[in-house]
Amino acid sequence: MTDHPDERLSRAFAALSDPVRRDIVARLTIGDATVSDLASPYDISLQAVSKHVKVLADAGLVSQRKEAQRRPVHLESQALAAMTGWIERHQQRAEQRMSRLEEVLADLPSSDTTESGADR
Amino acid sequence: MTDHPDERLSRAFAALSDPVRRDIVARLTIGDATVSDLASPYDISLQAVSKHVKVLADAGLVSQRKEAQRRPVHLESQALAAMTGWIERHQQRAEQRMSRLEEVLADLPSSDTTESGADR
DNA sequence: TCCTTATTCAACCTTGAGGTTGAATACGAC
DNA sequence: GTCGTATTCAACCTCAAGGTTGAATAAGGA
Repeated sequence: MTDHPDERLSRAFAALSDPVRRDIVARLTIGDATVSDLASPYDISLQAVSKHVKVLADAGLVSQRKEAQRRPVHLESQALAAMTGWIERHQQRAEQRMSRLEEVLADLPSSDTTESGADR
Repeated sequence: MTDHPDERLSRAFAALSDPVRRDIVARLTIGDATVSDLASPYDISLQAVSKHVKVLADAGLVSQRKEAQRRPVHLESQALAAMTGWIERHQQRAEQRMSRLEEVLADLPSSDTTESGADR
């Protein structure tokens, strides 16, 4: 499924943008669960939940092994790590920049402190 | 805009599920930028980029101040923190559980190690 | 005042996401 | 083999997402 790294990230974020899927992920932190297990709390059809699981699987966030007719779903926590990786890299960059900026501003002879398209 | 915390998270994840918007976020870690600045690298229309910025803003990931006719966009890095917060909480939970499980398995008289809907 | 620049609003098109229902499939139990 | 259980496949519906173009708005500059 075209595991272009960028697309994988896109799918991972998209996967967690749905509250039901976030809920499923939360549920899976307690332990593996079958599709029917996962479906029971919701008012939606089993097929809908099956689709949700597929979305999570395509994003690499969960895996499914087969066990008789059941397909227990397992949370792949290292995929979550990849997401925090991306976010934290950028967050850090932004914050480093801000602190550098504050340093500079502190040394300034207090004129007008408007900063915008100043760079570029 | 109904700042229900769950919806906010949903919007934040949805926002970062688009590669163009992730790109914009990356660009903003370097410094604030106007909509036209942000649009220049892309082949899509200015209006499309304006929409992307709006999506990011509705998710709380960026803010826009007004400055003459310009609307410089600023990255709100603490919103990124909220996302990592959610992910890391669940990641941690899953990993703690796994390590507890390994402990238990280590103490076991090595029978079949199939684990599934065992809980519940 | 009139023009130019920067951005947004509005209407529209196309595609994909999330839901439904009704088969099809896969496997264990009898 | 046949039945029941667990899950997926397929076709379909509806609505929102991301894109387009063409006006409208806002504010500085001549």
